[in-house]
Amino acid sequence: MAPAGTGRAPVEGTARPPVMADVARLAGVSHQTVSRVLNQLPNVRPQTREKVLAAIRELAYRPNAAARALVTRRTSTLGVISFDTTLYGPASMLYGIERAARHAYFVSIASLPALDHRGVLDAVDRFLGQAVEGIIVIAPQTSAVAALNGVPASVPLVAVGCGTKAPIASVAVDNTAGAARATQYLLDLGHETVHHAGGPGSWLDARERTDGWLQALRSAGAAEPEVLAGDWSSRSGYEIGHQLAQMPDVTAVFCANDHMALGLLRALAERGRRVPEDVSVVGFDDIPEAAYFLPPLTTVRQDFGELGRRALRLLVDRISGHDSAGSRLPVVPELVVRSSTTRYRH
Amino acid sequence: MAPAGTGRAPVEGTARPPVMADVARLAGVSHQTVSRVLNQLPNVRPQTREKVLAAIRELAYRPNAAARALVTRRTSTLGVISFDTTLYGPASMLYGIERAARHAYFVSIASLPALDHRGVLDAVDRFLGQAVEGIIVIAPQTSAVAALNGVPASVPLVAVGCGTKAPIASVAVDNTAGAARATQYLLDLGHETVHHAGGPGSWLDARERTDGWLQALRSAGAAEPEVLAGDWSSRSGYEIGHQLAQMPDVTAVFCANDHMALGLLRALAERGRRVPEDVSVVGFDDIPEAAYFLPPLTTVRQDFGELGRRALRLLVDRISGHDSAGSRLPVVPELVVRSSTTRYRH
DNA sequence: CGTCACGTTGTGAGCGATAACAATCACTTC
DNA sequence: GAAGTGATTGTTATCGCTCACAACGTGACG
Repeated sequence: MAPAGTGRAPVEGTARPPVMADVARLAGVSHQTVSRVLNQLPNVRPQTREKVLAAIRELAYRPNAAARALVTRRTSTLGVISFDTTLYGPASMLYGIERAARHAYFVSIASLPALDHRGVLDAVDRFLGQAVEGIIVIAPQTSAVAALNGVPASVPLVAVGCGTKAPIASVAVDNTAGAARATQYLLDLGHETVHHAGGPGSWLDARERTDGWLQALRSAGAAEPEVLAGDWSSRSGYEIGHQLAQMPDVTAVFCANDHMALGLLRALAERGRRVPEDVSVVGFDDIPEAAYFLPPLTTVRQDFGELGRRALRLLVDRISGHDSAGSRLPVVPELVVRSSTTRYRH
Repeated sequence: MAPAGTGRAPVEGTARPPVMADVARLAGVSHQTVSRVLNQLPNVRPQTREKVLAAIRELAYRPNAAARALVTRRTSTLGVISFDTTLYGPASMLYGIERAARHAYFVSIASLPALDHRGVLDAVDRFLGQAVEGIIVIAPQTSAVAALNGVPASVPLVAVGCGTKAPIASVAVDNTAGAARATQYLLDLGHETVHHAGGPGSWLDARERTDGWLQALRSAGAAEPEVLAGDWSSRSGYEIGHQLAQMPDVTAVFCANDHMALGLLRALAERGRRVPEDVSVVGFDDIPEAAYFLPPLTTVRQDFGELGRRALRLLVDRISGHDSAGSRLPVVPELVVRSSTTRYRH
C-alpha cells in the first residue's frame, strides 16, 4: 500500500503519543464518538462504547489536557499561595486543601518567603498566567490581606487563616475565642492575672489571640501586663521566657503558639521556675509534639485540616457561582488540658 | 463605522479576555510579530516592539497557556508526589523544590496519606494526564521505590530522600554516615554501647540510619543491643523511652529522628533518668525546635532545602537530556552537639 | 406508505497560540 | 544599475480537542 496522503506517516523512531483520531480509526468510529465516550455523554450505544474503550486501552491513549483546556476554557487547576510551607499550620492547611481538591482539581503551589505586597501580587499574576480556576491564599499576615484587595476579581479568590475580620472571602479559626478560653481557664485556676507571649504584630492571628487574651482579662477585672511579642519561633519564646522568669509575680503565661511555649518552658527550667508548680503555661495550635513537651502542654487545638477543607469548599462554591455563607463560619478551637497548668496556691 | 465582518463583535456584557489578534490589531502589526515580541525573538525593530508592548499593557493581555502548550508541547509544569507534607522533612523538601523551580516551572502537588504501590501509580498517572514535564517523588518508603520501578519512562522522574541505594535516579542524604557519626560520637564519649530507637522498617532512611549505627558499633567492637522500632512520632519515642528506662545499662540512645527523641526525653524524665547525666540522647534531622528541647538536643543536621534543590537540578538535567552525575552525590549531614550528651563516667 | 420523532453517528468550524515559509524593504557590492 | 544580502514583517498551516449541526437509520403513528 502506498502511504495515504493524510499527512502523518507512522514514523518509527519518534513514538508520537496517540491522539483521538488514532483511537477513532482503530475503533472504526469518528473522533466525535470517541470524545462522547470520554466525556460520558449519553446516546452512545453500549457496544460502540466498548469498542472505543478497547481502542483507548490498546493504544494507552490519554487525552491532551492542553487541547481540551483550549476549547473548554477550563484547566481544572487551583493555585495555593502560602507563606513558608515549612511551618506546621500552613503545611497542614495545604495538605487538607490538596486532599479535598484532588478528585476534581490539580493543585499548583507558590511558597513565599515573605508575604509582602509585591510577592503576593506576583504569585497571583503567575497563577493567572497559568489560568487557574481559583486561588486560595494562606495569608496570615495583614500585609497579605492588604495586597489581596488590589487583586482584580477576574478569578475566584479565598483567604484562609487570615483572621475572622478580613474584608475578603475567607475562612478562619476563631482565634479570639480560643485565646479568651485559654486565658479564662488560667484565671479560673486562681491566677490573679495571665502574662502573654505574643506573636508578631504583623500577623492577624497573633493580634486576635492577643485580643482574646485581653478581653478575658478585662471581663475578669484582672491586671493587664504588657505583651512580650515574639515571632512564633522557639527562640523568641526562649528569650521571652528569660524576661518573664525575672518577674516574680508571673504565675501564668499564655503563649501565642506551641513553638514559643517550648522555648519558654526551657527558659523557665533554666531559671529554676518549675512548671506548673510555679508557673502555668498554655500554648496554641496543639502540634503533635505538644503532648510530649516537658511537661506536656496545655494548649488550644486548631483543626488545620478542617480549615483547609472549608477553604476549598468555599472556593468551589464561588467558582460555581452559588456562594454558601455556611462554610464561612469560623472554626471554633478547643482547649486541651495537659499538665503544664495547675491551680494557683496563694 | 459599521462593524467589520471579522466575526467577533465587541460584546458589552461578556468581557472576553483579549487574545493575540486583539493586541496585533491595536498595535497595527500581525499576530506573529506580537508572538515574536512575547517570546523575545530577535529581528523586531525596537520601535515596533514598543508599540506591541504598549498594546499589551493597554489591553492587559495575557498569553493563553493552553494554546501555547498545545503547539509547543511544553506545559512548564512539574509534579511533586509526597507522603504526608505535614511532616517537617517532606514539607522542607517541597519548599526547597518549589523555591528553586518557580522561575521556570509551575509546581503541582499530590500528597498521599500512604505511599502504597497503588497510590503512587495513581499519582503518577494523574500527572501524566496533566502533561507535566517531570516528576519528583519524595519517596522515603521502600514500597514507593518499588512502585516507581513499574512506571513507564515516558516522563523524567527523580526520587528524593529515598536512601542512597535506590535503583532510580535520586538524591539523598547520607543517612548511614550521619548515623555512624552520631554513634561514634557517643562511643568516643566513653559509652560502652549505644541503644537505638529506630524508625519504621518500611522507610529506607530508617534502615540506613540503623545500618550506620550498627556499623559504628561493630567497628568499635561494642555490644549490639536490639533495635526498638518506632514510627517517627513523639508518641512512639515516648513508648520506647519507657522501655529503655527500665534497662539500667542504658547510658546512650541514638534516636532515628528528633520527634522520637522528644518523646524519649519525656519518658526518661518521668522515670527519673536524667539527661545527660544518666543517659545521653542524640536525635536526627535538627528540626528548628531541637535546640529548645529539655535539654537541648544533640542531633544530626539534614539540609532538607538543599536536598530539594538538588532534586530539582537533577530533574531539570534529565528533562534537558544531559544527565549530570554531580548532583547525585549524597548530601553529607553534620553533627550538631548540644547538651543532651555527655561523657560517660564509670 | 409517508411523516415525524428520536436515538445514534459523522462533518466541519473553531479555540489561541507557534512554526515554517514567503514577501518586502533598505543597503551593499560588483 | 542589476543582483545579492540581511533584517523585518506578514501569511498560512497546524497542534488535539469540543461544540454546533447535519445526516442517517429505526420504529411509531396516522
